[in-house]
Amino acid sequence: MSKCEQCIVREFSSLKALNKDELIKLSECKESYTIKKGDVIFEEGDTINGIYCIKDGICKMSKLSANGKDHIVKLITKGELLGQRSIISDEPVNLSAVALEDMEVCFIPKTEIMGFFDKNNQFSMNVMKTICGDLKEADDHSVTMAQKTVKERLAETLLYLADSFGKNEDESLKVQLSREELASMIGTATESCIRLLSDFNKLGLIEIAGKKITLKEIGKLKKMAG
Amino acid sequence: MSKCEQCIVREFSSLKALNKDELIKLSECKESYTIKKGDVIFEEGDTINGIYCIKDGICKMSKLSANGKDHIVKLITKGELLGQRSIISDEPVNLSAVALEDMEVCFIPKTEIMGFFDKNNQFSMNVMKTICGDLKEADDHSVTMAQKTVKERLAETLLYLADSFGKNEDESLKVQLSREELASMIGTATESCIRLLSDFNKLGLIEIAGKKITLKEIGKLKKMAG
DNA sequence: CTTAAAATATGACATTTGTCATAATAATGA
DNA sequence: TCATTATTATGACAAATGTCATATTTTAAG
Repeated sequence: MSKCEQCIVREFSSLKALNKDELIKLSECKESYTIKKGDVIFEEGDTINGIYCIKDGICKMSKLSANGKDHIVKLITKGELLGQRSIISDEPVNLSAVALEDMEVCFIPKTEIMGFFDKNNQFSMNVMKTICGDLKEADDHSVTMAQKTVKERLAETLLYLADSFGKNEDESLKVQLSREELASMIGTATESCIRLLSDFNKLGLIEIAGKKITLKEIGKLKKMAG
Repeated sequence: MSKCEQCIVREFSSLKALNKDELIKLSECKESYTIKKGDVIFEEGDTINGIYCIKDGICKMSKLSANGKDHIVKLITKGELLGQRSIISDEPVNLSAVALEDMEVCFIPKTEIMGFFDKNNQFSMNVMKTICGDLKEADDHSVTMAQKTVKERLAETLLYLADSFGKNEDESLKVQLSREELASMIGTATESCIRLLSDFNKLGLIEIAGKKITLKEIGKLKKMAG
């Protein structure tokens, strides 16, 4: 059983407010998991009994829309917590979480989290701030979806992927999404997404090599994203 | 100075967790305002030093998108609190609030709110739940914007207006939005919105009399909303 | 009441985006 | 390796949506 004290998640998440005793208790009750690429962590509508700490890897958070298509609402990566909203609202999760690459996660039971809320005000405050940040992002995201064209949304999304998840040694984007997944992030048909990527490529804004995408003209992409 | 104890906002908001002493203190430090239709409560980017309790009226929460158009993210009405996110995140507000009709609001200073967070766990928990609810709604909203057609979004929005803000004696929607405002809620051009309303009218789904809109076929509208 | 301004409505057309078909390429497993 | 399947790519066309022009109606101001 690994200790929570040096865990990367603690450093970057609301859990940084926990004191030594709380961390020891946490180490004892948490469970570590390895999740393979493509595995489902939980699905929209599931009742979860705790939260997941992402130690490593990236997963997509998606929601089935009325027309049967999956829409990727956001991506979550190491250092973040999963399932907080569901636990606090005492409701099933409203998004599905699926691993985009192999992941290391820990599961913390709900009872433990609720105990922290009761006894550690700073922890509560941290969680609140995190969720407020998520809310702001979500509102901004709505506006983007409602007002921008598909082309603008694609440019914006590529920049987001580079900013938030970084690049490989060869400068290509670290997160590798299928064209279908990328389309489902920007809310368009897969074919439209492919066509626009191809256009961007011809314009020299990006470089495509199979699933590898490299951003070549950040400035122009930013201008294009509006 | 009116008492907070019997106020409608207390009944429906996070403030219901406050005890008698806290309410008395609140009554003493809050300020009441009347806001006229069209008045700005605060604007995107403003720093606010407290939260607003909506005692009566409706306001729109909007955000300027990159193309210069205003996008209405949501509507807020009596019983709700305004500005919580900004206060908790300790950031400027990210949405503008403008009255759609005459309003009665109270302003509670930030220091007071922060005190409640420190001393009243139930209050913190209530606020957290509210924000979690907002977050879920915002995520759902993104999916709607990204995946649904303008027609579906219009139908959905009309139903939302009826559900959330009710009807007048003559069955018409209580919230009266201009076509431009309605368009900016569903994320489309004003002309497109007008055309679709006109189509819905011809199909007998709704009835239009100037700004008054009456939903005639709820079932069909629901089917249309997807 | 009259007039100017704003809001609503509609037509014509351009542009964007989606859909279906099909081809080319890459990934996978026997 | 080869065959099978999934993914990516592209063309052709249809449908949805935006834009601009202009008419009509409503609202507000004098």
